[in-house]
Amino acid sequence: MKDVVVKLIAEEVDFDICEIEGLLEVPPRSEMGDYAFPCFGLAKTLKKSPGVIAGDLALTFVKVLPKEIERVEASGAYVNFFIDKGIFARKVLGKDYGKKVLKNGKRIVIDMSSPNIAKPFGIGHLRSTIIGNSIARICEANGFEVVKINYLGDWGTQFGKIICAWKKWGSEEKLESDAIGHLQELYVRINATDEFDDECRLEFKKLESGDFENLALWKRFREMSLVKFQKIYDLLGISFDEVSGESLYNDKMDAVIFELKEKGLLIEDAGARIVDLDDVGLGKVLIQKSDGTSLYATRDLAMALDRKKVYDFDRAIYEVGAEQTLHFRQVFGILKKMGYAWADDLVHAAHGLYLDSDGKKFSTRRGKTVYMEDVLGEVVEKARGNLEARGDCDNLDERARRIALAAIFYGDLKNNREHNMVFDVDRFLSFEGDTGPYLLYSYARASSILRKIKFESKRQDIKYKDFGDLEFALIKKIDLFDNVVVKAYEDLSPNLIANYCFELAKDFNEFYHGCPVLGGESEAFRLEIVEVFRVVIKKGLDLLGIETLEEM
RNA sequence: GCUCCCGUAACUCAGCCUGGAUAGAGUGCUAGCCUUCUAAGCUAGAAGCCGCAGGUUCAAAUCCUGCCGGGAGCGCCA
Repeated sequence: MKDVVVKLIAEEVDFDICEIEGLLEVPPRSEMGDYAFPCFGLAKTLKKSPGVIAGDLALTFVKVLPKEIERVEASGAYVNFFIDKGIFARKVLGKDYGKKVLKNGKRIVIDMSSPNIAKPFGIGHLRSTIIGNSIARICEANGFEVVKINYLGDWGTQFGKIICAWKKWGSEEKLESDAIGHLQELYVRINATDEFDDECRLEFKKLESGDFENLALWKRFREMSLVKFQKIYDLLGISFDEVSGESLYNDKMDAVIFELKEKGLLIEDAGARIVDLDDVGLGKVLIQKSDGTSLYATRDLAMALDRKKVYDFDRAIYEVGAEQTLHFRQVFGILKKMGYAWADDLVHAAHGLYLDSDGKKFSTRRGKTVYMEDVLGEVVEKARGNLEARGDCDNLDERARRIALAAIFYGDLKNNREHNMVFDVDRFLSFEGDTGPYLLYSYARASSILRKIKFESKRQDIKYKDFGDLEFALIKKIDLFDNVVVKAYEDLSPNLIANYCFELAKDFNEFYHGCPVLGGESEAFRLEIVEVFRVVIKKGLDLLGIETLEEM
C-alpha cells in the first residue's frame, strides 16, 4: 500500500523513490490519514510555503487517484492519504504469518546466560538468558541458523580463592545440603580480607597447571553448580546447543600467547605481559600475569579463535552485561590487530544492569544477591493462586508456570536492552496492564472465540468492506509485524517485539469490546481478524520465548 | 583523573540511532462498564520547564557543545 502512495508522489514531485519513502510518515492520529507526506523540504526549491505546496499537491493527486487510495487531503504542511480499507484488509489478512522462514544460509553463534560456577544464578544472568534466548529466536525468524552457547564462567583466579577458602573453612555437610550457598559464603568470607591473596593465587596457579587435588575440587564444584543451574533452565524452558566454558580453553592459552608474540603485539610490563591498545583509545590489556597464569581476556581471545574455526560463523553475538563493554572492545580490538577481518562480525549485545533500590549494581562480591529460585517461585505461586481463585484447576502446574514465565520474560524484555533498570519483584508480580499475562489473556480470548465456531464453513462469507475504526486499527497493527521483526534483528532489540505485542493486544482488546464477533452481519470478517491476530501474537510471543495458553 | 551509559507524569518505563502535526504507555489516583464471545478486560479524567544552558534547523525529547545529578568501567578479578 505504501508503494502505491510513493509511486503517486513520485509522479508529481522531483524526488527519487527512496527519498520519498524516507520522508513518508504515519500521522500521529488515524483521523489524519494513513500516510502523510511533509512538504517542508519542497518549500525552498518551489519558493512557496509548505502549506500552499501541500494544498496544490493534494488537488493534483485527487485527479489521478488509484483505486487503492480512497482520498487525499492537505492538512497544514502535510498531504494526508487515506487508503482504501477494503483492499488493505484483504491484503493484510490474506498473508500467512505463520509460515516457515526461508534460511538465508548464514550462521550466528550467540553467547548467552553464562553464569559463574560456584555462585548463585543471579538476576544479571537471568537477563542474559532471557534476552539471549529472544535474540536467538529473532535471528531465526530472519533466516539465520543460530547456535546458542552457554559459556560458563568456570575458570579464573576466583577458583583459587574458593579452593583456598574451602581448604580453610569448608564443611562437607553444608556443601552437600546447599553447594552454591556454601561456596558463596566461603567466597564472601575470603574476599573480606586480603590476608590470603597470595595463597589464593597459588591455588589457582596449581589448578591451572593440573594439580590433582585442586582439579578434583574444581570439577566437583562445577558439577554441583551445573545441577543447580539446570533446574533453573528447565523451569525457564530454555536450552542450549552447547554448554561450554572458559575452562575449555585452558590448553589453548599458550597458542594465543605464542601468536601474539609472533605478531609482535605482546609487551613485557612490570613482569606481566600486555597488549597495548592505547593507539585506539582502549588502554593496555593484561594478557598474562607475572606468575604466568591466564586472564579473562586471554581466554576470550582463545575462545573467539576457536569459535571461528569450529562454527565458521557469519556473526557472533555476545549477550553479556554492559559493565563488560570495555573488555569486549579490547578483545575485538586485539583480534583486529592480529589481522582477523572477521573481528568486525563480533558484536557485544550489552544489556543494562539491574540496580537495587539504592540505585546500585547487585554484586556477589559484596554478598548482595537476588536468588533466582526465590523470585521464580514467588511468581509461580502468585499465578497459581490467581488460577485457583478463578476456580478452574485443570493442568494447574503448567498453566501457572507459563503465566509466571510470561510475566518474567515480558517484564524484562519490554525494556530497552541497553538501559539499566531498577529491580523490583513487583515488576514480575503484577499481572495487569502492560504485562506478560495481559498478552496471554488476549491470546486466550481469541482462542476462546474460535473454539466456539467452525470458521472454515464461514470463510466464503467474508466481506472486506463496511468496517469501523476498531477493526481497521487492529488490521493496521497486524500489517506492521513483518517490519518489526526485521527491525528487531537489525537492532538486536527484543523490546521492539515486546512493545509491538502489547500494542497489538491492546488493539485487540479494544476490538473485542467494541465489535461482537459471534452472530451479526460481519461475523466471518471479524472471525478472520481474530484468527490472524491469534497467529501473529503467538508468533510475536514466541520470539520473546513466551509460550501461549489456550485458556486462562 | 580518564572513558562509556542514563536523566521524559507521583512510581516503573517506551520514544532518541533515522528531527516533523496536540510527547506516549502501564501502575497508582478519580468516575463509570459484567442477563451477549474470559472484568488478568474496557471507557473517561486529573497528572509533564522531556535535568539545566547554549547552538544547528523552517522544525529539537530526538542532532552538536558545555554544565549539573545518578550509574558503570578503567593491567595481575570475571
